[in-house]
Amino acid sequence: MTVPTPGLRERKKQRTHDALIRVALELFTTQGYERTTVDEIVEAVEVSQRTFFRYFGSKEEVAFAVQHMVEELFVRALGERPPAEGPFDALRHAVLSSWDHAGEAIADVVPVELYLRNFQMIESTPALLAFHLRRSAETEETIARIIADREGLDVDGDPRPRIAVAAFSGVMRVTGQMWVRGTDQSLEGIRALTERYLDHLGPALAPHWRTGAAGDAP
Amino acid sequence: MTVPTPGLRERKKQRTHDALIRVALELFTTQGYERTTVDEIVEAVEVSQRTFFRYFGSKEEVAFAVQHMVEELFVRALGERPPAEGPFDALRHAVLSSWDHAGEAIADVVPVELYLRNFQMIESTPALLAFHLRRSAETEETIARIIADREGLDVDGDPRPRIAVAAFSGVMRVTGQMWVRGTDQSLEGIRALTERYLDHLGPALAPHWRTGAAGDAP
DNA sequence: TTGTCAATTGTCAGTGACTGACACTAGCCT
DNA sequence: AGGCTAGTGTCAGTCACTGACAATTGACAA
Repeated sequence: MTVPTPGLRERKKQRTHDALIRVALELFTTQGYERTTVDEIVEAVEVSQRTFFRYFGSKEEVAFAVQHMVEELFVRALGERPPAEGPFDALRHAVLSSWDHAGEAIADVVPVELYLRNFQMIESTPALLAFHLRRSAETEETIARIIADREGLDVDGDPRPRIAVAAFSGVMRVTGQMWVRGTDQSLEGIRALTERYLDHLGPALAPHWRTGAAGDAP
Repeated sequence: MTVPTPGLRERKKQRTHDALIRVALELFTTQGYERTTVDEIVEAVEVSQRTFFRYFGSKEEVAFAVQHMVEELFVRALGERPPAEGPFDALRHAVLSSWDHAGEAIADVVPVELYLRNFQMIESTPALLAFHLRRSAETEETIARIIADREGLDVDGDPRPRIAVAAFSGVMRVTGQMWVRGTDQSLEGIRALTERYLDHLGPALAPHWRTGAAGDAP
């Protein structure tokens, strides 16, 4: 376990780290990502630019610090799903349960409202969206391995883990996308949308869509 | 329709444009993307750096010039699918048919072998992968609209077009990924892999995977 | 053919993200 | 107290990219 008091040096580091995130998100969401320079951030936190780049590998990375945490929450939730559950159910229940706990986890670092604004910004900033999608692709690989393990399969021998995860992640991406465009921008909102969209996956892959399922505005 | 001989000015532009692509891909695939500077490219083509950035918005963009063409091939193929075909079948047949015509289309601009090496490079270069995924996301939106039109639906009223396309694109991404990692790096190879992986999508979403489908190494 | 117009290109100066090298400061530990 | 070292600042430099303006060169009419 971790030491109760990690020493002054560690605490100072943590403070600088968190301050950089908070200030960066604040500036990003008010002025826009591109119109915010790293120099502005470090000036507000009173550290050198060099220090910023020792904490974060790039300007993009600081924008994803909180998002990263939320994703880890999901991966952990997936790991805790009962082995009897089928692959897709495990994925489904893992997201839903991670949304349940995301609120508190986020609030520990930044105001939830700031996180939500940040999420919107990611979707509408090309450079951040690209970064986000690449990171998601990496996470997909992790998830596919977990699913393969659950089923006692080899990720490189059976394509189903990667395929199932790719389809699942695709729907999750659309969910996030529609969520930021919709009106109910709350954590409950995305939870509901997640369930609704996952329910649509099966029918959407059916040979034809003759059954009317309209009226599903985001 | 276009004039048979578009004038000296136009031809010169086309030559510079194509030369930049060819030289860039050649340098990228031999030295690596990051280790190639824009200055090296423009020096080899004997134009100024400013000119490069008038043709391509970024260093990444030049790496996707050919890829972009192949994607347009797919979108066109989808548009030509018979309306009676169900959404997923239309998508499936459109990719397969576009792979059939991709070879010639590519050869018109660069050697196919150079294109294939370039594709591999994209998958293994973080900055390019990010760019690629973002562009793919944009293409998905286009495709979703086409599907919605085919079915007489409103993309913003019914989530199925975006969901189906997201799942489909996810599988296509995995296909490309596995293809570059595998041994059969030919256009026939990716065609075969496409069919195989799409066939796995349904089973992969089933409640459980008790049926053995191993031995499917990429 | 020549002169004019407009499209292309080049030059220059600058911004902003990022990196390596090295000196410096300040917790930590004996 | 004093040495060790993790963390920080400074500096100089690279590279992608951009706006402004000057120079060039096809296109096209007189």
